[in-house]
Amino acid sequence: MSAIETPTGDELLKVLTALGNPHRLRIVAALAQGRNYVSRLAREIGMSRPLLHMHLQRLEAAGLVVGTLELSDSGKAMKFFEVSPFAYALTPQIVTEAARTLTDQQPDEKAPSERARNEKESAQWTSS
Amino acid sequence: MSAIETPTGDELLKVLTALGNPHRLRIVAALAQGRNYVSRLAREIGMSRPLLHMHLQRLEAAGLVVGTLELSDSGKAMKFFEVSPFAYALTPQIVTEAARTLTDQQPDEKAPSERARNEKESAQWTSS
DNA sequence: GTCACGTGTCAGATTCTTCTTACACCCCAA
DNA sequence: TTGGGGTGTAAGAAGAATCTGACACGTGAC
Repeated sequence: MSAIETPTGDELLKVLTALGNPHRLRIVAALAQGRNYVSRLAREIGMSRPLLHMHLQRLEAAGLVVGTLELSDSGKAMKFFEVSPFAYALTPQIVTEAARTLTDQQPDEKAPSERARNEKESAQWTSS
Repeated sequence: MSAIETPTGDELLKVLTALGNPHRLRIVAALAQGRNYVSRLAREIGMSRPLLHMHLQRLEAAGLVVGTLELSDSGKAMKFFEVSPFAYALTPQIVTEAARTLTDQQPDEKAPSERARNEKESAQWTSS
């Protein structure tokens, strides 16, 4: 078995810092229950909208959630977010692998090839 | 299969913040190659000893490394560190599970029952 | 004694993250 | 035109994390 490619050091680091925050864990958890738009989600989890906006940015930059700006039937622009089906494993080996490709400077943009990979990975991760 | 219990929210959060740092990723990677004592490790990865000390504290608090103070044959007290065989999975489901048990306040000490669990988990994680 | 090498810790500077507040824009309905 | 609800973002305060430099202690070898 095992078809999960080991992530890039920078990629893994971004995921870890993105998930290493109680608010963002809750946000991911909330979005895992179903897509939602920013203002509503902010009300539901009791957080100021600009703050939630910032956290969502971080999560999206790490490839953990995806946002799409949609026009509601009543003409309002609403930004919906949903979790992308990510799957990462954390073991000493994988950390060792990843640390090899760590570029001490922080990358600005994320390669847009990431989502496709996540889709494939998530299949075998239907954990109990 | 699957015997990996879902971690506590606080536990997972501690692991994520501990690993969410380039230096600490490298430290874990270095220790995965073999145990080492603080001063030597500091020289090898080019980091000031007090700083390394701090990072090791964080990693140990998260249960990712274990340190033991040993007396060398020449009488010097040396603190050896090694990685504990941790194994965590990161998926939306697991995050959702964990977020349920998040106690917004940060816990001070870690339950000492953690190591035993890690030992058992790591068996099935011989990845790639 | 002095030096080399190990341990630990503290104070303070610096930098990063987080959070609030306030602003600007858009569209529809009353 | 005013109000409600959506969007985004920027400035600055507050707090947390990071890092350096200096100190203190212990032991064995010269």
